[in-house]
Amino acid sequence: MNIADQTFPAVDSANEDRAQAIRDQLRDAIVDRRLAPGTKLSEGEVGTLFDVSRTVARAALQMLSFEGLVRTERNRGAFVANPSPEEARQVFASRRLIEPGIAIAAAGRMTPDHVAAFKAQLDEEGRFIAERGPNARRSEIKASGDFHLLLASVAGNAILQRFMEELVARSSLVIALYGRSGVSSCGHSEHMNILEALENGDSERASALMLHHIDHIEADLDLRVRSGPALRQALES
Amino acid sequence: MNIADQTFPAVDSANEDRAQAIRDQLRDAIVDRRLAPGTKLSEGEVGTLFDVSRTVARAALQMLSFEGLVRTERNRGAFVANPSPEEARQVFASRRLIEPGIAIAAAGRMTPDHVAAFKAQLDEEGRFIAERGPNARRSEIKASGDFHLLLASVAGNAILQRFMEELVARSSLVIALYGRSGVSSCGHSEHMNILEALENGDSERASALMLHHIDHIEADLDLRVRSGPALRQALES
DNA sequence: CCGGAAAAGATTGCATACGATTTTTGCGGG
DNA sequence: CCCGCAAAAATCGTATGCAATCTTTTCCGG
Repeated sequence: MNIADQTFPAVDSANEDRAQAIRDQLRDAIVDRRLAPGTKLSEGEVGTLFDVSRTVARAALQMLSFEGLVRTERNRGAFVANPSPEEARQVFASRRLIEPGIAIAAAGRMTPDHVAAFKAQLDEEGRFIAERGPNARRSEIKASGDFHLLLASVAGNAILQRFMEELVARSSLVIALYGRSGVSSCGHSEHMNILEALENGDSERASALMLHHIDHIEADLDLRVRSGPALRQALES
Repeated sequence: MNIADQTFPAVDSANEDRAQAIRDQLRDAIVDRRLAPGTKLSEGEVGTLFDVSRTVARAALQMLSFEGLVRTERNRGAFVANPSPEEARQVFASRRLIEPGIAIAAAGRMTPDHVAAFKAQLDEEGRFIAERGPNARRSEIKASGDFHLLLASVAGNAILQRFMEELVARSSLVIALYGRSGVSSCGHSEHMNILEALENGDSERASALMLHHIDHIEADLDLRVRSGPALRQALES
């Protein structure tokens, strides 16, 4: 896949930081798998696509590199990350450590507004699952991640929220790479159960459900090493 | 305090990324409190000091901004972060969530080499506590952070290790800002107890000790809002 | 026909230049 | 003496240029 095959909507909020807007667009494209892992993101190409100079494109790529979504090699360029099974395991180990605590914190801060936001989120999630087609599957992964991000925002800790943004993005990449099948419908019902626990203020239950949920997501991955990872990588880069 | 009052050692590893080297130097200076919170770090000044162009200095500042050690305002510049009490609480809440789990992971992976490294680390820590003077106190805070970083590296999860690097750096800043007195000597003995639990493979005990340790560190802070925070900031910036 | 070295091309690393925005300075009026 | 406003200085945001490095192509000897 070539980056030039895609068109990106124009950056609207010109007043704000343009590099950040480009970062967001690229991140969406990466977690949506519109940009395949290993795809080269050259500064010039990104700059041309978004109609900015290489300086700005470079800043956006640097941000993505911090988040682990892009891997940069000196004098070679930036590539969409291609997480190894080991990296994938570390991503989920981190989530197992952090998200149950986030669920506990969120359970103590739920307001009716939050509940409504969760309901809307879960509705959208259900709609994408009902749909069929490749686009729906991408939206499904994204919506599933958004549930976890919403939870992190309710928890009220900006630092943990940022950590979760990184972890969810990397998880989406991992799921797109190693995911097997439709765990997502199962995930949807788990999300609903978690919300129910949150509504009841049952932090213990929410935490336990979250832990199982993460386990289920990871259990659906096929993290066996591919036959020829070096070969495969050599071919696509 | 003016950044120009300080001299930085020349960047030695010229082969490696220069921006990263500058980032490291600045981070050390910030957590050591050689650069006071609120200090302006203009791109030009940083570039001149390290003998690089603004482009490179800007990249270094961008990295620090991601780590939360520097706050940048559009068209105004970069400033050493001045964490609010609320931010300080979030830093420690994050650590309470993450570090006990890291201790558990580390307990299962301790090798004799690791034990030796911890012993050396604790020796150095003790030496700084014995010394007196303002420099020793800075080194003490830094050494105390290094213990936690060593633990994170033993745990074997690169993602969590990076999170901890950020949290420890921000903690050092918070302690320098809001710390009251010599909790550190107390912290030293707690570090030794944690190491003992790690050596015995007693992950439960290590985890519990770590949680209490973090509580003690935070308990030593004076997080009441200062009388005139706006005024104070106005004066020093 | 194949392997390897050299040249051509592409891409990054970095410095510098210029317009835009903010902050400071200087001055005149109240 | 203080306040408001305009000009000057400082600083940032961004584009562009050049050298260094990497990749690809080409060409030649075996």
